[in-house]
Amino acid sequence: MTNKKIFELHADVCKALGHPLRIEVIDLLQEKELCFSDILEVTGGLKSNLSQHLSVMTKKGILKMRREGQCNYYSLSSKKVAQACRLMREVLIESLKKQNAILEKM
Amino acid sequence: MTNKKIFELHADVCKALGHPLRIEVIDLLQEKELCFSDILEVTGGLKSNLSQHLSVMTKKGILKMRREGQCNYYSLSSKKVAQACRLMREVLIESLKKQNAILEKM
DNA sequence: TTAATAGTTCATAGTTTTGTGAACTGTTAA
DNA sequence: TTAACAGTTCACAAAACTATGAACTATTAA
Repeated sequence: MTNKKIFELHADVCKALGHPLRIEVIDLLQEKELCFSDILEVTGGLKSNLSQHLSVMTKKGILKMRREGQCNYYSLSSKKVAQACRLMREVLIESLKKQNAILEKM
Repeated sequence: MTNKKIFELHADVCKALGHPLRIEVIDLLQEKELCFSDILEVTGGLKSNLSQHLSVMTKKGILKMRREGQCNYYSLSSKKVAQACRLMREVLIESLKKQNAILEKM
C-alpha cells in the first residue's frame, strides 16, 4: 500500500472524530455501550441525523454495532479511540489556556 | 463554557487531523521542526495549498510556528498530537486487519 | 534600490459534508 | 395480520472545505 493511500485512510479515520455530535457520542460511549435510542435521548436532534453519524463512525472503524432484538447497541471499537480523543481534548485545553494567557497580558 | 461549545471546539481540533496532507505533515514533524520549504519538498503540491493547511493546523492549536530570517519553522504544539495520531493509525490498522479477515473467510 | 527568496492571502470554482423530512426495513406485541 | 416500535436509507438544499493561480508582504542579497 502506498504512503499516500495510508495518509488518506488515516485521515478518513481521523475525520470521523471531527464533528461535535460525534465527539459527544464518543464521550458517551467511553465506559459502556449504549443503544441508539439512549444516545438519541442524550444528544437530541433528529434520529436520521444521528443514524447517519453513527453509520459514518462505524464504517470508518471507530464504532462497533450489535443488534439485540429491536435495539442496536453501539460501542467504541477500541479503547484507543477514547484515548486519542482524550489526548486531543488536552491539546484543546492547553491551546485555550495559551490563548487566555495572551489575552490577559493585554 | 457549555458542553456543546466544548464539543464544537474539540471537534474543530480533531477536524484539523482529518486531511491526508495534514496527516503527512504531522508524521513529518514527529521528531523535529521543519521549515515550510522542507515540508513542501516532501509533500509536493502548491505552496499556497500547503500554506493554507499549515495555517489551519496552527490556528487550531496543533502546530506552532516561529519565524527565523526568511524561513518559517513549523513544529507540533505538543507530543500529545503525535500520540493521538499514532493511536488513530493503530485504530486504522486494526480496522484494516478486521476487514481483511472477513474477506479471507469468503 | 532593485531583484530574489520565502511564504501568505485572496477570490473563486468544484467537491464534500451536513441537516432535514419522507419513505422504507426488520422485529416484536396485540 | 396488523399495528407499533426502533432505526436506516434516500433525495435534496444549504453550508463547509479544498485546490488553484494570481497578487501580495517581508526579509535578504546584489
